[in-house]
Amino acid sequence: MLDQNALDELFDVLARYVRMRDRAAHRTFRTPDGDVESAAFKCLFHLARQPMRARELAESLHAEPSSVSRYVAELVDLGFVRREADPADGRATLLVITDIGRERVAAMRAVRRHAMDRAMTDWTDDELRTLVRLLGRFVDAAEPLFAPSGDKPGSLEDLMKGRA
Amino acid sequence: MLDQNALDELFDVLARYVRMRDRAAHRTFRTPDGDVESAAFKCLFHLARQPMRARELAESLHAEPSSVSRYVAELVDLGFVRREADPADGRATLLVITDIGRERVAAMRAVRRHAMDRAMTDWTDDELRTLVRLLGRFVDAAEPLFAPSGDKPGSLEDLMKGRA
DNA sequence: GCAATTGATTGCATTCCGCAACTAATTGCA
DNA sequence: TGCAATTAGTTGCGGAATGCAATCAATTGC
Repeated sequence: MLDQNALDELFDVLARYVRMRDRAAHRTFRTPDGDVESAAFKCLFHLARQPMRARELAESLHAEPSSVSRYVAELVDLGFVRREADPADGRATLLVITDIGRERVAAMRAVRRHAMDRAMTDWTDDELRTLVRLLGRFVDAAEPLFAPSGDKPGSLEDLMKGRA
Repeated sequence: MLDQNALDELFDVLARYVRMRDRAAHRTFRTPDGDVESAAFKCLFHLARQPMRARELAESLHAEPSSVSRYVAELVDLGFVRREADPADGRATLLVITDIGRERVAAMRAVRRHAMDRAMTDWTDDELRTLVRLLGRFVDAAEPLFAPSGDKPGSLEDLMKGRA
């Protein structure tokens, strides 16, 4: 049995992060004077890793294909993503990030790196890597719990509904 | 200069968490068959710590007073929160969590504890506490960056807009 | 005692997004 | 070969969340 208070705290601090991030998104990404980041930009980080089809992208985003369809339309309009025929399946299209899409990802990362690097002057690389490793493990563990329950018992959804 | 790749990874894994959590919220907390958790429930965790006024609650949530006003109205309707006169200021009302509000918080925590405890069987308390500590430090460091920039330079917002 | 301040609420508009219905292309099998 | 079943993707629709601006109400400070 894990330290239950620590678990509570973990969710509290995660909630704190989520909230402040959402808030920043609503402020920052709203005011348009050129190019502002909508929700669609999430896709770029995934597509920067490798080209994929819309459905795969939806899965890796934990999103509905319909949402992804809208994201992609926007990113294609902006020139950040290009549609290519999928040689393996005529129905499908491969989504490929363009050069300026890749530049945009790099720019977004640079902003974050720059800001965080200055805000985390008291951190060692070791601490940072430990955080990444542990948080990664946590998210991996939590992922199935948050997934649509289907038949599998034990999801948060089940627990919420008193089924388990 | 911190490990830049680790920073990128950190944001990636955070994005992963945010996304899966949002998705679960959109699914789970929607279908109503009695009591479903809307966004208003965030407040309960804060009010469980101590009574406060709406404006304070807004600040601790990083939210607009208008949103909080709506949250509170809902929670009062549900009987989870009670409005009390603030002895210090006649205009203000103190928001106080009720007994059933507190029960509800406990129930929500129990669900999470139960699910996570089973999903994290390979964790030691030490690892968990380290995660909580490091993530807490990270969020503390990130908080000012995500805040409305006002005049202070160096916020993410400024960086986004090319001002810094 | 009245203007300025402050706490809170409401109206409005926008974004996000899931679900369901639909189109188009492909595949599988009789 | 041809048609039903499958699969990729898109669009329509509605609901939830929430920021901003305007407003109301009570208080405080000359």
